[in-house]
Amino acid sequence: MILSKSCIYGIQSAIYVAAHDADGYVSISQIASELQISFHFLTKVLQQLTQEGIMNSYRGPRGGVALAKGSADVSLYDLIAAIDGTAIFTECMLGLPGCGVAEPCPAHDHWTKLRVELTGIAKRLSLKDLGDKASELNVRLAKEFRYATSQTNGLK
Amino acid sequence: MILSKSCIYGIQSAIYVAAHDADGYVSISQIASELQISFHFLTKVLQQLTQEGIMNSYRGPRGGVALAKGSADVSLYDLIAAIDGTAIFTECMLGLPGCGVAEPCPAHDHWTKLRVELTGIAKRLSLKDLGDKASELNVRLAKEFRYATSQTNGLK
DNA sequence: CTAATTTAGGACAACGGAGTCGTAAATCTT
DNA sequence: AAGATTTACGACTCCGTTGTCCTAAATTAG
Repeated sequence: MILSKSCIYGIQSAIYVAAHDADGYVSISQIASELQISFHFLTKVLQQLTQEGIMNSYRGPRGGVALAKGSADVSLYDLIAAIDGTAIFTECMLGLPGCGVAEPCPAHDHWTKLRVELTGIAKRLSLKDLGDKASELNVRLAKEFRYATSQTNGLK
Repeated sequence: MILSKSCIYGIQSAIYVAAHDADGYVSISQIASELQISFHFLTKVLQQLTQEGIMNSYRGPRGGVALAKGSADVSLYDLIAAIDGTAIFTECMLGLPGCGVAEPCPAHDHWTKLRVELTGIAKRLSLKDLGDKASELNVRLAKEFRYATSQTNGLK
């Protein structure tokens, strides 16, 4: 898996919040139920995003989380870096520790090129861009899939 | 981590075997000690490669593993597919289950493009290509690194 | 002030990947 | 045939990620 589940949850939540925090904070329980994510687990993921300054949180009634900046100023890179770290943007594919410009590993050149592309894409893609493309349909599809699999799993 | 440790071990071993199996089988213990990998663990990784038809194995004195085909006929893709599976070549980055051409996820287009590139590179890169670039230096660097970290870890 | 709401955060279980160890099976050497 | 060598493979431990549950702290509403 390229991104951890925590990271995927964080990204999905950020997209959701960007679309729903116009009039205040969005409660984590709402995000969790809408995106079918464990509430307590999501709490910790979003804590990371608030600690990294990407979101603000507020306790108490009508509390929740909200973006700390405008959705155009948060990149996919920021989200990934905040939760999974920057390893996927910097690490050698084959995990060879000495791999670098001076002593490239066998796949170094190819992988480096892809990593640079990936980094560029992640830095250019803002939450706004993601949100523009993220329709409610995706959420619905995700729900249906999870429902379908939980059904089949339940039958085993 | 893009590739699992098992996968990295498998790739490194395959490169090593390609360079050393000219006159028969290469023992797993030799590979393990040369590449600083746990012998018993490597045994299981290479078992996967033999079960997938990438390597042949032979028990008994002078036994070991050898490539089943010429090094030019084994691609990086084959090795990754045999150990980690093809998920990284096919899966949606954000893990959205419904993501596809019909209902692309927000990062779909960008990630698909990268995945296609990655797949092409992995399929074109043969073990021979990797071996040509993989100098003994890389092995040495890896060893030195592991030695250095085991030292520092030991001091904690 | 009290009760309700909501995030913060600790404790712990479940799970899978990584790594260790012991034994079985195959094969060669003598 | 006996013993040594080497892969095959099952059982187990270790550890990080995922997920659950409970309590504390902040804040609002009445």
